[in-house]
Amino acid sequence: MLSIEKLNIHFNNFLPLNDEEFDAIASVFVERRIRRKQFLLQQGDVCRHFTFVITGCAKMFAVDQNAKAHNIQFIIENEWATDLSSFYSERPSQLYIEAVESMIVLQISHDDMLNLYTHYPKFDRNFRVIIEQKYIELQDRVLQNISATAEQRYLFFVGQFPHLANRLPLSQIASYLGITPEFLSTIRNNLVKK
Amino acid sequence: MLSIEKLNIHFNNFLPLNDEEFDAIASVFVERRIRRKQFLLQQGDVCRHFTFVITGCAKMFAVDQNAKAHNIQFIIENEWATDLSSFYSERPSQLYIEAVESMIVLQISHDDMLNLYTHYPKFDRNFRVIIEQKYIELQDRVLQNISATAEQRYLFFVGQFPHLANRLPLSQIASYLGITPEFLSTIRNNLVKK
DNA sequence: AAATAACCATAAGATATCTTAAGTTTCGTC
DNA sequence: GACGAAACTTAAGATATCTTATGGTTATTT
Repeated sequence: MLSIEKLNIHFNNFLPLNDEEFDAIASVFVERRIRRKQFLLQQGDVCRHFTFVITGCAKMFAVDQNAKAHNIQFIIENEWATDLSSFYSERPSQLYIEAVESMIVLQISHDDMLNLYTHYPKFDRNFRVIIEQKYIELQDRVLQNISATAEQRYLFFVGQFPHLANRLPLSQIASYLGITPEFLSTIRNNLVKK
Repeated sequence: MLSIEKLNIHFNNFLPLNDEEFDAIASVFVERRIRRKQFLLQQGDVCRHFTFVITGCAKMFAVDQNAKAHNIQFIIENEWATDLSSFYSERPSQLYIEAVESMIVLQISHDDMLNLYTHYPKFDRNFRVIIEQKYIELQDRVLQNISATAEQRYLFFVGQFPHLANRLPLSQIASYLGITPEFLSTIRNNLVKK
């Protein structure tokens, strides 16, 4: 299936696009192949694209003063990979987005995106709903972080993203959970014993 | 100033409303006064309103199996208080929203909100931008939670919300940070000594 | 297939944070 | 202004999590 058709199917979850709107996205989204360890965004660069993932997986992360990386989120098929803050402000990003598996993505430039919003109000609607759903997920993650133990957070992660739990190295999951890989290892060991 | 005018000014931060759109909100938003400790939403109830805060402050929190409350966010003047998940799904909420100071708010019902979206696309746009900004803030908070110590998170909170840090009891801030009030007390004590 | 690098497990000692408890201060209500 | 309730502080012992180190396993590259 063509990538642009997969994007169209994605929008069917919200307000489906008509022919004109489909043509509009078909003419501005560009397909790119990204190899493992390649960056979609690096700290200091302005995030100039909205990226839709067709296949593969990326991680978004920040690096602290001690050069330690912290995974903010994983982005997989049918999800959007963008640093909203940098994208809209057009200022340098504080974040990295890196492929943890080889990927096929569709990208739209900043200007084309604003044009879409202006000419086809449906995109305001669809992206409003998309980000509302992401907001709910993120709020749930915050609740976990302030209320649950590392073991509970790990179990929650595995329950929520069973596919991801297998595809990713443990160290990446540990970074996402906010714990050390060694501690995640002991947690898993304890779970087996139970 | 009339509450509805404050809401109109709020929208001026995004795409300002025209007369027709202003009349539309003026006819559907209802003002309510909420006393301290009164609930805007309780677990088990469906969240039936989108609430805009004119004055005062509320906390959104969840209660865990041990009956311990965890503050997910504070909501102050010019912010929106809603459980998006319950509001759109029309299913019982898992959350509470409670006034920590007496409040004046404007509320719009679920059906009126959907009508607004349908008849005036500008609201899709404006609420898309509003929630995108909230998403960025929340993502930053997640990064803090997975990468920073409790002391760093406290200092960040005070820097980000200096007004809130004074208005709220420490126990409420501790709950927001995901630590015990006793530990926050020692943290503050250590900071003074430094 | 060998060589190298990445990943995972385990454990000991260190640090951050929690729990419990008691005492003090501040706030809200009468 | 007095009283009871809520909020804050302090401290000791308990628990969760981190750091460092080491060895073994699995994946990637040559």
